[in-house]
Amino acid sequence: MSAKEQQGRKPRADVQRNRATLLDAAQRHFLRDGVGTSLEAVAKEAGVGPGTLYRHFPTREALLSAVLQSRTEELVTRRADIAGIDDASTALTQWLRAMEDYLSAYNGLPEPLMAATRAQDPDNPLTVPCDELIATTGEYVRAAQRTGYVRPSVTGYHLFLAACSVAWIKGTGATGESVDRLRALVAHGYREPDDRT
Amino acid sequence: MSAKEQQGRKPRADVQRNRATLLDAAQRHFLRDGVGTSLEAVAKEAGVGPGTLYRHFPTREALLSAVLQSRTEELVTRRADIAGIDDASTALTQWLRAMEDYLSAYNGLPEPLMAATRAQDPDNPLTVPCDELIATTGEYVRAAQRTGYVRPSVTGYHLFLAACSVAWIKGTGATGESVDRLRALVAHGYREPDDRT
DNA sequence: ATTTAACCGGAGGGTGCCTCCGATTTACCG
DNA sequence: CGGTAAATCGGAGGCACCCTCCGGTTAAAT
Repeated sequence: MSAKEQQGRKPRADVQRNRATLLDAAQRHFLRDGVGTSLEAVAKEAGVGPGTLYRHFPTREALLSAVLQSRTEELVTRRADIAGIDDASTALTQWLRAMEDYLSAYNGLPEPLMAATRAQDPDNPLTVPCDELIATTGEYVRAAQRTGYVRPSVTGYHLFLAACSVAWIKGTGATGESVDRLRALVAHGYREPDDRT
Repeated sequence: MSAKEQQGRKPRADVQRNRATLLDAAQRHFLRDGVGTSLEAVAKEAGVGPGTLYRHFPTREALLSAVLQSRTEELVTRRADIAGIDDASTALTQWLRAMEDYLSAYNGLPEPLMAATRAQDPDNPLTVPCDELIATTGEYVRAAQRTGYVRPSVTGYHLFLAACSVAWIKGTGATGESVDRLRALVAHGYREPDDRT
């Protein structure tokens, strides 16, 4: 009945070592070649066979989710920093920016996240972090709405989509100037109309 | 010196027939499976070998560009309809909506278009339609700016990016409601701030 | 040292991309 | 209408990647 039941046998040492090596190699490949990188290349660089990779991470999404976990925690940390800000509008803006950076970490990251969002597939390991991001965005949105900064009809999901859009555009190699402008466009859009800038 | 030089020999009949059959099969596959569909499957459905397909269309972009051509002309037609509208703001809105529909015709279409936009690769057959779309958008934008409807800093390229974003989001399977809202967000963004809605 | 369960890793089947080149078809010409 | 040559066809084949399966190996427990 305990949380761990009987764990029977101590887990083997090589399991954890291989897992860590794989995550490390995967992160490098995702950074360099985007989330569509060859998984066989990842396995080779980690010095294991393809079978080992697929046993540890049955799908590309599982591997991506595991690699993302550390970044997700980092994002939550940044969230704590933001929470200190009393101006709800600034807090929302900074959160959106932080989320956009998170979504731009690897080229092609928005696609699988959107796919996980679409179908509420509980087997997709990316559903959990997505829902967290959306829920957190919703908190910031509601806080900013209470101060009259954001239109009432806007939800966390909407701004999550907007952040995905901007991150996706960034990943396609558009100029930094035009990405800035698109972000500004969106920002003007969710604000209350009487807020001049 | 004439435009056609000497054409030497009349082009073979099977060439044009195969080309038409390939375009037809490709359009159906793009509609059903998106622009990433298997080109071998297209060739098989057209009843030709892979070699024939690749001789007619050396790259996926070439095939896509050829399939897109009819839709591009249709878009220009719609543009003529829009041109009759004297209200520049309505004209811009309708043009953006038409372009968004065009970009959503096949799943995954925005990616290769953005790739063609990024690097001004004259070999990429998608560069031409992209530049046309951007230039036309610019015309509508400038017209709307003269009536004070749109912020002066906005350009056709910016709104082309915005349309690509919305089309991409649409292709990921987000709910229609949220796509509508994202579009509204963008619309609120490019308008002059004193324009209340 | 032996047992045994878990894990490793590569061979292998499947799919898709793209490129050749021998066979075929078509237009041209006498 | 038949012959000729050029252009085209189409599939075989090399390459890369995905994913699975199973005999051999390793590490924990006794």
